[in-house]
Amino acid sequence: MLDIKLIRSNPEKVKQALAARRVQVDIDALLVLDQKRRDLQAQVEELKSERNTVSEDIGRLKREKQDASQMIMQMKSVSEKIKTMDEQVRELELQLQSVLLTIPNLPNEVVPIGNDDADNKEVRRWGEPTTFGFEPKPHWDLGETLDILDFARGGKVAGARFTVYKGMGARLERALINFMLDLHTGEHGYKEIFPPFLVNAESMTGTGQLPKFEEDLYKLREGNYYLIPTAEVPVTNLHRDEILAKDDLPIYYSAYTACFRSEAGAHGRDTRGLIRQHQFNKVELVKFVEPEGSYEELEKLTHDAEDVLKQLGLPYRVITLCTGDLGFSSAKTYDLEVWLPSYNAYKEISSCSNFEDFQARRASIKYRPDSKSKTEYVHTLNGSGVAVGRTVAAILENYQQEDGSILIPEVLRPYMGGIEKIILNDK
RNA sequence: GGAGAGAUGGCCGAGUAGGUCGAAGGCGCUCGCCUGCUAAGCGAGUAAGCGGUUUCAAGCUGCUUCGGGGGUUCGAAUCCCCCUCUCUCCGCCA
Repeated sequence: MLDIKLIRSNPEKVKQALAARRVQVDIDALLVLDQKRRDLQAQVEELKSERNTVSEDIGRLKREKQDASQMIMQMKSVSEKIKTMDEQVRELELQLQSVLLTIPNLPNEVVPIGNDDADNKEVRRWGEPTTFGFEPKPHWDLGETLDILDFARGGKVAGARFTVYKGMGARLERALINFMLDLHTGEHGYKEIFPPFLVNAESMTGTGQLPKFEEDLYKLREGNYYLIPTAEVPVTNLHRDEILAKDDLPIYYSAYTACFRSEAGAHGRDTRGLIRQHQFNKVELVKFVEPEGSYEELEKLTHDAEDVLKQLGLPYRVITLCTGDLGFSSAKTYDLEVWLPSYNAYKEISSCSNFEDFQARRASIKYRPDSKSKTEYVHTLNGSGVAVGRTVAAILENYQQEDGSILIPEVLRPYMGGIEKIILNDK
């Protein structure tokens, strides 16, 4: 959420930043609403002030056994007036709030201006696209041939965009989760979190999924619960409505969760294989930091995610998203894209963002910079560290051998019972 | 699912025959004093949100907030209703 005070004091800057994002927001109408609300609030508060002082007088008179009926009569009508005005103020506040909640974050000024993903800028590459001395196969073929991925039965048991992992396929998925968590907790300083996979509407609002993107979410019929689309939601909301101690910062969390996405609007895209599923696994990185260092923290977080791909020996590149491609809550985002031979292209496998105080303001996550000063919003960041299903796809495709077997990256072998490759008939 | 108890400031914890309670006391924290240093001791300060004033901040000031929502009342932490969560006991269950 944007600070209404910022919009008030600097409307032109806000308009420009939102225009760079290619979104339409009627800032002037918002300001009119804000002015109305403040005027009315000032009026009610004056009446309330009067009521407070007179009520005190009434109390005093009563204690002195004097007559106060005159004053009581008078205050009765004042109270009625207050009641109706309070309702009007609340109505205006709700209107204001509902608009504010649908305005995206302002891009940081370093973010390249652009319309869509074609305008994203490559930052760096690591490794070279894998070359083969034979015709490489896509992971969906490899997975089926090796009998480690079963798309047909995923479709039968659940539906389109669900996959069953079997044998060493299931083992590989589990190995990756453990490898990633061990790396982030053991070497990068994150604390492991295992959160609920279902959250309430307040949490979804706190990180920005609601109210605007409800159609992307699965909602349960009972009990106001949503399936999480990413661990970002439960983990960031861990500290919703809290004032953190300065000494607690920075906080680094890493969490494995399943993620659930309706993929509304993605019909026909990435229909084959593991790339776009309704349910997938992800290890997420979440940070709560002081505002001053948050962009350094974004660099570090991105490198922590990159480290996963480096250790797995998967070629990738880092791009910075342009203003038009930026996610709703983000001020700046790096995407990590892994080389996928079947796409003959780099494909997103991680997204690392600095939300600055956008989520913190929505979720009310604060800290006290020093013991004497007022509370301030923290900055929140997160990134995939990394998407597990897409990593499986990348390993299958980049590590495939001519005989159809899959070489296992060395760092993963301890997690795979010591085996070096996945071959057919593995149990 | 049934029965009962509870939810107060950064933390702990008083406060319910409605008024002087934004709230005793303690811990923690900050500043000062004391001290060779540390500890102890002494004194003072220390909630948040939204407005107004102010170039900004500080300061001053108004309003709101004692789990959330609604009601009664001139006036509610205190009374009434609904909801959520936590704890205890019973039942069921991975």
